[in-house]
Amino acid sequence: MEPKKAGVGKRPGDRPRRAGRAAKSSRQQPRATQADKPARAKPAASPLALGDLSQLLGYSLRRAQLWVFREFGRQLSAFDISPAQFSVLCVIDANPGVNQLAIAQLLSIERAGLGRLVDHLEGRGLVRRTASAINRRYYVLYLTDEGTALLGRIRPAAAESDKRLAAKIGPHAYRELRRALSVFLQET
Amino acid sequence: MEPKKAGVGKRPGDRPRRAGRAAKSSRQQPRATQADKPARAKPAASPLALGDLSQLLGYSLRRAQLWVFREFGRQLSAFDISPAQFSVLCVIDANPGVNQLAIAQLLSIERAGLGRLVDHLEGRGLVRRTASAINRRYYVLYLTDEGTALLGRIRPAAAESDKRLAAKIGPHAYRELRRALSVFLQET
DNA sequence: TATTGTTATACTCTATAACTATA
DNA sequence: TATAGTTATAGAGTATAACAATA
Repeated sequence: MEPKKAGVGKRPGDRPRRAGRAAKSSRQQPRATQADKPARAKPAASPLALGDLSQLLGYSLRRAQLWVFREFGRQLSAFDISPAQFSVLCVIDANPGVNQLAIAQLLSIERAGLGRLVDHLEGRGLVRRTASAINRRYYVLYLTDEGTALLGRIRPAAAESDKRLAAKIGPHAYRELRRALSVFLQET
Repeated sequence: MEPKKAGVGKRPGDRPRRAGRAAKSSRQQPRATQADKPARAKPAASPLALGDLSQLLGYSLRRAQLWVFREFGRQLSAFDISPAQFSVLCVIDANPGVNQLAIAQLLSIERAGLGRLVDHLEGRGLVRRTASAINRRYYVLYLTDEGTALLGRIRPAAAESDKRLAAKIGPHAYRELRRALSVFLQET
């Protein structure tokens, strides 16, 4: 939060650049010998091209997901909750008494990280952790009344976020997208 | 890489849990008073439900993107390159002489992070950084011959990754997806 | 004064390994 | 021996602020 001291700043100027700070890769070519080619340098003031990326569906997916998370995060910020925390609340709500490992597997996240996440939710009084009477290795998770109430207030925000996505890409594309991506919901 | 010492391990058992290590949230309720409800605890051996998440397109998008990145990362691991590094190589290839700020804006990543990323690519001899003769604040970036060659070898791997996505969701859904997501390519 | 690129810093995720208690 | 949960740790990625050089 409080920056102590700042960098010293370097610029493209005359002095040669060092390699990356990690120096995990060697640098072979001496810099000066080939620094004399900017004659054909076009400063790219014209619209930039994405190159192969524009043909790669994975890249479109990534951009779309970033947009959605930014939008959704904006909605969630009023509740001081992250998308990941929201997803865990949803799963506990839909499966009262679920244990942590089952959540981790369903959401494809790591046990270790999930433990800390649930720590946080429990600390905020949204989730109740109970030792299972049947198998004492398990925690058994429930939403508290406060957790249920919060989820109820978040639900409209989540729906609103989805609506903005639909507005951005159009209702037809939205329906197609939902159908095309449904595969990723019903498996590991 | 080398773990010094490991955790001490805790279990759901009898002793009360502490709050999260950060303790940024208080814990109000005493644990023992409400630990007596596991009578109706169903250990959730039945298939779990995603709850609201299954209706949230943003979640499907996230899962799809994770799948694609895992797949693509597997392809790229042979070249010791990350998806982010690959995207920068693509942009430099498509726009020789581009500067770093333009790349950062096009890909929606931060200048600071991009600097280190380019450091790494330059250290590996894939990218050449030249001070612009026109505006000495600029770096002017080109692929080296080695960078061009590497990109040429990666291209089929990227195409293969896309093909696997098409195989997973089906060719029709693939085409719909491409159309539905094209919006996210042509803007900031 | 604004812009490009840098460094430093902090925070969040993620991934892995080791450990305890339980089964 | 295997499993649920934990801790410690390291590595990425991200975000921000301050700085030098240049415009």
